[in-house]
Amino acid sequence: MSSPRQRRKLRTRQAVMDAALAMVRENGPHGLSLRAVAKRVDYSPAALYEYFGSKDALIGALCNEGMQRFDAALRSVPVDEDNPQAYFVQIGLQYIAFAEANPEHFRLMFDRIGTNTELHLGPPKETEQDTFWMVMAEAVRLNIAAGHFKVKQPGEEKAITLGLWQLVHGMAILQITMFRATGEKMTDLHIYNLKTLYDGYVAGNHFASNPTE
Amino acid sequence: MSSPRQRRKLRTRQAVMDAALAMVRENGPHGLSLRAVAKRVDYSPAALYEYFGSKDALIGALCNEGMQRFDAALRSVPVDEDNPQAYFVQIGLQYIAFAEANPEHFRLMFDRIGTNTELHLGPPKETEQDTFWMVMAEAVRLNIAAGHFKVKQPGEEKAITLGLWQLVHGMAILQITMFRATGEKMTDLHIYNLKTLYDGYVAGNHFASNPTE
DNA sequence: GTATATTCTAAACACTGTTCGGAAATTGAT
DNA sequence: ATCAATTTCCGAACAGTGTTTAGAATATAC
Repeated sequence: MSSPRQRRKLRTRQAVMDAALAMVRENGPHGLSLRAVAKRVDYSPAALYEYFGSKDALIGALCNEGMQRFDAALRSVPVDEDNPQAYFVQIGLQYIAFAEANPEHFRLMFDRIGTNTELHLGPPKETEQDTFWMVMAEAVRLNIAAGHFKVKQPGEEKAITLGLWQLVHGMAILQITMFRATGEKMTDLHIYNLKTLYDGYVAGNHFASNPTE
Repeated sequence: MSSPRQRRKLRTRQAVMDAALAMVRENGPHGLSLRAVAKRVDYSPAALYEYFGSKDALIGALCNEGMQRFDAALRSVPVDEDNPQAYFVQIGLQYIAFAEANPEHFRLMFDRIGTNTELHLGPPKETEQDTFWMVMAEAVRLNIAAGHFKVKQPGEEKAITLGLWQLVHGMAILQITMFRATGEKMTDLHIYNLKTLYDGYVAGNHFASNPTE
């Protein structure tokens, strides 16, 4: 199996996805029209249904594509076992950089507009390797192993990873939705707040302490 | 001016907005149909154009409504000048609580799907009082005044406020998009990470320092 | 009571995603 | 090379969308 026919199918399938993504980039997620995509790749609207069962399925495919590239982007930053603090920061910066470089993919992935397809992303699936979550968890684990983070309870490692995720995700989203027009250089600020959160983990108070003090 | 006619107009206008919001809550942002909204309030589709210039304008009105309630929600937490740390955390929790309680409003406000109307939100407008940003800035300022945060450079106050915003926004968004199904209690984790970031600011290194160390 | 401004409707227009019947085109086997 | 079977594609149609327009109904003001 897997020959001339299937290769052509896979290629035009990719062409459809590329056209769709370009259309999202130009006209926003709202302006993604199957008919326009069809015209772009010289097909009849009905022909697309040979490659994607529905518009939502097409969007879902774009989400998965974005997710793969996202995971790869995070995996691409070299693990620096000798400097876990720098690795911690670099992972965060890479998260934000991907969002800035691929805002359409990023928003489709996390917004889930119109897609009811069961996206399997997020932290729960700890069995899956090489996901962006595992990369962040590794960054945390390195700092624990190096003695920089002193965890006292079993759940704390996951809590720290979650905190890192929440901060960089907020940075990424605000970056592409609010600060895109303003050409301000935000990287220094991101580094500042990433390091600050890092220092908080180094201090290491507060886990499972009483709320108001 | 401002009497029987205008009051009726304002009231049905609100009815339209309520119906629209309910429809977003039930069918998602994608499932907001003007015709369905019209049917819901016993009007013809064309009649809605007497109250909103377009669908985007209706969504924009919902955004503004959400923004007002959001600002009010943050302003409603009593400022605790004697315990700026608790205030810092409470503001963050309130931010998340609003997002969880009003996910439709929250997502419309920050997602901007389909709305090209110039939403005036975000931090830049520091002239405007009583916005959610000013509330967060006040929480930071109190900690500076109390001597908990030791700022060394003028821009640092804004950087801290931004960091708080990024963290709680990430928490809020991930909460309503990822952890809604899972009925896990996340509040303790939110408190933990908020306090951790807080400690980082107390430590107060890193501002305008060289990136990798 | 009549003129005026406001509010509402029905009908139409140009779109959208999707389905269906059938026509091309490609494949595999004789 | 011929023929049957599968895969691929298209035109047409259906139900739905936001929006516009002409005109009817209604409420206001004099």
